[in-house]
Amino acid sequence: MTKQTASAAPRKSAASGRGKATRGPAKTDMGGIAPVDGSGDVEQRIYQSVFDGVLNQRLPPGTKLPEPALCDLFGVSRAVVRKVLQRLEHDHIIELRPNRGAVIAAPTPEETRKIFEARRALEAALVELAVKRHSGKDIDELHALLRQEEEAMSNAYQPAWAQTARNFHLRVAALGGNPILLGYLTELISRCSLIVALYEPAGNAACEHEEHCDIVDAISKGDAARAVAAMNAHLVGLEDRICLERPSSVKTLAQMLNLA
Amino acid sequence: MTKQTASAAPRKSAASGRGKATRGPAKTDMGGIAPVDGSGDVEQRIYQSVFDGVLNQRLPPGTKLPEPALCDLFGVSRAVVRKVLQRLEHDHIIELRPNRGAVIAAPTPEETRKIFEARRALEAALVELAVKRHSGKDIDELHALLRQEEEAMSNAYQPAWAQTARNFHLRVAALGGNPILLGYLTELISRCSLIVALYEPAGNAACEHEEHCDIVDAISKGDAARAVAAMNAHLVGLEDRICLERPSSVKTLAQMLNLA
DNA sequence: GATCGCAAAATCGTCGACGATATGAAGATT
DNA sequence: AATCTTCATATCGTCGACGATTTTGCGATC
Repeated sequence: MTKQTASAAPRKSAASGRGKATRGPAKTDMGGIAPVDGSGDVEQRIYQSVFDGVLNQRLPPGTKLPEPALCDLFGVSRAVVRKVLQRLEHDHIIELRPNRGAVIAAPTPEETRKIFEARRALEAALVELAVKRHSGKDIDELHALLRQEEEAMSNAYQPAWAQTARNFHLRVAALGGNPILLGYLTELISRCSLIVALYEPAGNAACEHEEHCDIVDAISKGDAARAVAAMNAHLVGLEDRICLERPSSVKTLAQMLNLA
Repeated sequence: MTKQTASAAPRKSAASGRGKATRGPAKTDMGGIAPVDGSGDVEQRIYQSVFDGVLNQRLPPGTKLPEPALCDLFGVSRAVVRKVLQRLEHDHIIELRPNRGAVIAAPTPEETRKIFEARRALEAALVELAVKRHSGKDIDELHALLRQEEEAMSNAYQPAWAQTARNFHLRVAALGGNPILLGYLTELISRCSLIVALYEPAGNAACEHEEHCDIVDAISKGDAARAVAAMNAHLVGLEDRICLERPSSVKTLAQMLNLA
């Protein structure tokens, strides 16, 4: 339950002003926002709530996120809500249309292909660095993550499994030792998760897990070429599974209705 | 009241409220801000002014950018200034310390190495895509850019030359046909330019130009391996030149004084 | 003379309010 | 009856103001 927002350090604020926390309940739609726990700073809470709502498909693309509603939900002024929305827009989780409000982003198939292409390029570069720089302890930690995956697989609760899969990729990328590339990849993985949540999970967890094991094996043996190939094959497989499952389902129709 | 609403792309705003544009002059330091031309929307103007100030070394790292001063300079409220500052922070041009204001970013040597490493990874991937996807017309345009470089080289005005060099890299990257990777690279090239401006230009324009020509030649011949190698060699050379020229000069001392 | 503590100034974070724009509905017209 | 116009509502963009935090200048003390 750590913060997965790529920026680790400088995201603080001061919480001054008189705190009028409680207001009336939300009057609009968007019943998919869960204000989660009241701990931590508010900005991160809002961001995480929207993010989780998208991942759990409670906030389908095109859903409007009016500023007053978020203000009422979280008991803050529009200034802070607006700041969070700007950050969500930068991370391509929402789209901010001038004078027309924020909506959950709806990646087109074209965008999806570009996102996966970019992700392949980044993960290939990072796994190559990982092969060069990993230590024995790192491999042990990766094996621990793989065991976590098996455990989450038996649960069959998709969001939990997706979380462990994300963790695996991010951990492998972290071995590359380049925070900048890691940050970009974090962003891309978030967008991919959003897309996966969009086009239905389907849960090919078993075969994904196998491919993860292949990648770790190649890394541990220092075989850079095989590691890169395994990662590429894994990502291509993931993209193919997604695109073929739902080329243009009812959800896409709903998107068009909302966007018209 | 037809306020000019020449909406070009996503970065628009509405310019409402009564416009009290003129105030007193700046009272603080930062004499390096040039409000540039009064055309276009204000946000982009502020962003570009700070960016240009950094590239031209009028705003050395550690320079404070107080919000009230920017408000007076550009005749806008703190809300819009604050928005721009958030964007500048995201692009790693400034650092936003909570409750302590914004300062020009000061990349450490370690960060610099990571930035160049990331840039090599991205440009290698993009040039490989460019080899696959370029057309004959693209090569002609690249040759036109190379001619522009020669012209700028004779001028010996560093910022102009750096601009053409940036254009060249961005154009090559654009041939890759992936807007996401292109966006990341744009960010990295900005940070590199900032670093180059920091550690002194020195102007090895001639040998950079030669390397650019090599890259175009490899692309035009469809030799992916050589194109990637040429790009890598070019970037390694650029980094080496920078790091060796100024390992730790007076500027770094001034940074430490400002940061202490 | 240097150091510590206190007060004043500067600056930042947040808030509510006002005008402007887009959205949606009701009414008039063809 | 369908369409266009007009108006009311919802929502956004910007602004000035207030409280909180940090920084700084000054004076008392050792």
